[in-house]
Amino acid sequence: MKIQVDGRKARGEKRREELIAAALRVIEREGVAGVTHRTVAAEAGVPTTSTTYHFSSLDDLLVATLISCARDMATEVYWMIDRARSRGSRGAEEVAGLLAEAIGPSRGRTMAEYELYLLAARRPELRPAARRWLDVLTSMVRHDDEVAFRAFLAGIDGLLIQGLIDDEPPTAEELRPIVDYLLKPH
Amino acid sequence: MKIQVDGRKARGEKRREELIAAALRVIEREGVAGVTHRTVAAEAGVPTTSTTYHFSSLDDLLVATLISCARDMATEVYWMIDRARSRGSRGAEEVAGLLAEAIGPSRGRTMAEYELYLLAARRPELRPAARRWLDVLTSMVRHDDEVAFRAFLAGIDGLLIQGLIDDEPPTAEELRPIVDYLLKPH
DNA sequence: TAGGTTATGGGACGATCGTCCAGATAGTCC
DNA sequence: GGACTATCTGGACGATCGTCCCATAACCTA
Repeated sequence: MKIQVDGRKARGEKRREELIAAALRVIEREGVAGVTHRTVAAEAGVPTTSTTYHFSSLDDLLVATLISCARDMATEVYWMIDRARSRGSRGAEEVAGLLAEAIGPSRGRTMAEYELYLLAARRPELRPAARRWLDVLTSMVRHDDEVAFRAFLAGIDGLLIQGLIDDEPPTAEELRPIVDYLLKPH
Repeated sequence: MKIQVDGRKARGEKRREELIAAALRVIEREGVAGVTHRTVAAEAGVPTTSTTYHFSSLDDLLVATLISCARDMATEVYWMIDRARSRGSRGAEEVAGLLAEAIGPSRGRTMAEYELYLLAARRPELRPAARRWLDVLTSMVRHDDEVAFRAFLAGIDGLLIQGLIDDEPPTAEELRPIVDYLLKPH
């Protein structure tokens, strides 16, 4: 394992990440249907052929983008739990806040996440990436009641996706009692 | 309101419905990305221009198809509730069975339903159609505890979409305790 | 400095796309 | 039967697509 020193490769890797970031912006704005070599390149402000050089195919770019998006979301979940723990909280408030953020300011990113879900439904190789944030929650949270935990996880996904098709997305305050209900031991 | 007698219009309406059915099969097999005038026409065994005649645009065809699919699903939910009532059941078994069917044999249709969800997330005019089965449940079921009901609805959606990205989709027996948990008053 | 390697970018190719058009066909109404 | 209307269909147009090719520039190694 050698540390990255080659300036060419360094620039290349940087552009590759810029292309992924640009592709994510395109997905947030127009959905996966709007992702083409040209739209992504234009979004990144680079020539069209740049995307074909750094990704062996358009599908490669799409998959890399969605996986990157999922990783970021899993990281957020990780820190949310960490934050809840440091406060000694049971997490309901943190979860409700994260949900409100996901269907509000980060709405585009959340839609991208569910585009990944749908892609993963048809392509098994994408499923580990799609389940990533679920795995993070599962591994970090102690759950003695398996059924209650499964219900909680399902509830989170349902609140998110239903929040995306609501005309007026619920706020953290409105979500709070439902999350509380899902977390309450019974 | 006049009864349909014109043979031409009758044939036209029939073909229109055949095109919607063909489009749904294409969506089930390849997703919305696979829907083009030509693929749908080929699936229906009609010339390409037939789709452009009966639908003012490809988007029209796509929307009509997804709305039709959502209506069918809402109807299924309706009869599920009716079935549960006639048995005097609280519905857990019926719900679990419907979920298992949705992520098993009717997997393609369920994926189509969530493609509609994603489209509706970006286009408000599609949201009523996407929420249709939610509305059926809401209007038919008596729910004294609003929070519990919201949690139940979210749980259903979560179980469905997570079932789509499971490597081995859960069976009705495995879903049953979770549905039970979500329905249990507490 | 010479030679090899990697990234960049302009241009082009064939394929496929949505949509339109004009003629043909079939059903309706007087 | 003739005028009218709705449906059907083959063919075509321009636009856009993914991808490839090749010359150039930047960088590293020896």
